[in-house]
Amino acid sequence: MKTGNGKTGRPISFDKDAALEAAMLLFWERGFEGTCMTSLTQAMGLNPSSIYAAFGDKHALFQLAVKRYMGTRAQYATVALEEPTLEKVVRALFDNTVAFLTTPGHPPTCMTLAGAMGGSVEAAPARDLMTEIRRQNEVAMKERFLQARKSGELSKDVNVDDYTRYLSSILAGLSIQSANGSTKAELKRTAEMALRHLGC
Amino acid sequence: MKTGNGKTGRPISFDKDAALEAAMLLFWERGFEGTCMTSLTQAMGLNPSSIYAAFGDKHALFQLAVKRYMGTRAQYATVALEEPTLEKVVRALFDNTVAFLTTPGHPPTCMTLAGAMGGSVEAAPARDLMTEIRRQNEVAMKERFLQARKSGELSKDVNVDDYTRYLSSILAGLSIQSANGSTKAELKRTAEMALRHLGC
DNA sequence: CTACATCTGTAACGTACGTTCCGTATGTGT
DNA sequence: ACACATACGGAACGTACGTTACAGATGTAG
Repeated sequence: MKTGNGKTGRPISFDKDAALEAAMLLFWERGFEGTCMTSLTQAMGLNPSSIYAAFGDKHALFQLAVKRYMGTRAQYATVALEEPTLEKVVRALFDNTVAFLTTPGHPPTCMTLAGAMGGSVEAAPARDLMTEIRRQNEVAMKERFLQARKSGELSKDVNVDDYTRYLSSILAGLSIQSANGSTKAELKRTAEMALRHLGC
Repeated sequence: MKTGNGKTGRPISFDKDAALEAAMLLFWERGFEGTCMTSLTQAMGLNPSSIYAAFGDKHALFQLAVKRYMGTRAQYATVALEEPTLEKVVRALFDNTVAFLTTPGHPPTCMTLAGAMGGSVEAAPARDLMTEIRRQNEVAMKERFLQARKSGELSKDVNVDDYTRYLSSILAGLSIQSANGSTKAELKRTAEMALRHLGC
């Protein structure tokens, strides 16, 4: 359970980051319940004992994989919110999302959607984690929009909660479109139509 | 495998429709892979042999459950497309979707989204079926919009494929919102904001 | 009433799951 | 060099999965 403190004993013989990356990609593709430990051992190139010693059980490994996903691949959303103006923020949200969804080398949809919608009671913790992350993403968007409201970029007539949910919906919808097999060009045109209707 | 022709032998002793309805609700909530046969036997009130004799294996049962879902609960979409004018069609799509998602007695999201995103290779047929249904829904929408284009209700400047994907995205996004735990009032306001931006 | 066809209930099948055990290998501290 | 601490590799664990086998129940046809 507790991996070594690095002071004594035999040191780890594998790249922990690379192993976690492999686990993340597999969870991303198949979701928590669709990914079995046997597949993980193969993808990570490790024996079960090494995985359990380094990362804990399947639930803990999933959490770590999701954390890694949020800290790396999913940063496009955080980055978009740092744009200086509201219009640039919204444009970046759509552009980055389309770029993200169509990046080769990983599944064509959000891990938070493919990872655990539905599932048995055993998978409930994973599903709840995905839901919480989706809600946290909305909170981050809302805070940026509140800032735009204060700076006068977003009209006071607009309900910020509604605006946030609306944008979040379209972005989630793009991810579903991508999962359906839409091409990069199609996603781009869909995003452009959304931007046009948003007045950007 | 093949259930009786009704002429001879012991007749079935249960309500086939009610059993399939129970199976559909369970698949809807937990997805294909998250639903085990043991849970199905309990929810349907049947023994394994009765299920296999009446509906076939798990994959076949899932297909029948999805078919039932499309023919009953998911009819709100088909109905919306039958509205006389484009504006009424679009309004009905959003209103019916919100009403559907917030109807008590079933999970707060689309079966086609919760049923099988991701999953192991074993669940691939179920996932492909869900994807195909989502695409068929878009085809039905597109045909209705093409009709509106011919009647002059939809500007010829609008690319019908893009318009369809855009609306489909927002509607899918609403389903994700609902899965996130949004209330009926919140979904309504989100839908209204979408309609406003669409110029309806 | 008898022969036959089908459904029902239970137990069992083989497999795959997540997880743990344990003998061995490989490092550090003295 | 030696004791110790940890990691590795692989086999094994108990459980749950989807599915099937089979004996008994219950109907229809003649």
